[in-house]
Amino acid sequence: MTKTKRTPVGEALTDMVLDLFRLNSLLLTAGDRLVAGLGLTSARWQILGAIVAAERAQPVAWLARDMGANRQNVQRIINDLQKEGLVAFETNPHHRRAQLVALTDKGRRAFDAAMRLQAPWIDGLSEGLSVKDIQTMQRVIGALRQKLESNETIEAA
Amino acid sequence: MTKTKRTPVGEALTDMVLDLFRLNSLLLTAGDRLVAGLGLTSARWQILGAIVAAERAQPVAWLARDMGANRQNVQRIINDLQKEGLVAFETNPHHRRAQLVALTDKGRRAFDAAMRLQAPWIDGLSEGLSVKDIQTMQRVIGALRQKLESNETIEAA
DNA sequence: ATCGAATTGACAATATAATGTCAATAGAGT
DNA sequence: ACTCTATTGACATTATATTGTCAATTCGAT
Repeated sequence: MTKTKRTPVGEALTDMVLDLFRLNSLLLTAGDRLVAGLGLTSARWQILGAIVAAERAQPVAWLARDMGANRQNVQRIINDLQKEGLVAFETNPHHRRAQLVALTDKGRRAFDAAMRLQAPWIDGLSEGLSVKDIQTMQRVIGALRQKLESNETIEAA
Repeated sequence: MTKTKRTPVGEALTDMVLDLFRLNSLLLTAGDRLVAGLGLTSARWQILGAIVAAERAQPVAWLARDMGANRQNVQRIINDLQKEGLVAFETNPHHRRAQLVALTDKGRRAFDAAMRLQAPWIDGLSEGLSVKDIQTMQRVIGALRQKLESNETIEAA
């Protein structure tokens, strides 16, 4: 049959990961719906968030690395955002080609508006959950991320 | 600033979700690498899994619904899998057009091989984690899924 | 200064995913 | 039998994401 021997934790983790994929996709589509009216998508929102989180303007490639996303896709979306005036490029004193990406006022407003929509939505979603459980979950996620990020190239050989 | 009022649980959940996105993408790429040698991808693997889980042959649209994925994409991948002989279509006694999808021996072998690769990999990944924490996480995921799935169309109006 | 490795943006090519439309079909209700 | 509605597969179109290549540039080592 499909049974292969696994440790008990391995079993539990296997089951959990499958559920996690579903949750991830549900969250993304919910996010898309939430901010669609602002001309945003989950992907665009996430990139605006990365720019905000950075606090200092960064080149595209750095943002992409911070997000664990691929460079070219972030570049494409940021180019779109720039055409729509949500972000602007600033000249980089340290690098002639790698321009710095900064939020425009319009971009900041769009991001703030998204966060204002997010607040009641996430509050509703969190009803009935305990902070403690969520933090446990976050701790597990963190541990898994760390392992996966360090193993990065192990199987690639 | 970016601060908008949220409940404490809402705060925690917000942070957690961001980490979760990263973990999801790390798991997918790790999965791709893991089964690449078998001619599989994470997406193909997941679909084979859905077919196995169903136990009875089902039409494509049902599999897609079970997976929470969109119909056409599942159709495309299943067509690919069929061309490569991993799945086969069976005539559906109840519906002339909606053929049933079943694993071929080759498909079963590929899936089993994937699961054999998965076992040591997931065991390694789970080292140092507690079954209890993982189950807590799975419980939270389940609660969130349920909310998101029931709200499905609330914002869509 | 000069070399070489690494990073970057641009672009092309491809792969993957999503959306909309259509006719065929099936099943429920009458 | 008949009609109405929902589901299905097929197809076309568009959107999104990935991969590879290139020359320009930066930076570290020497």
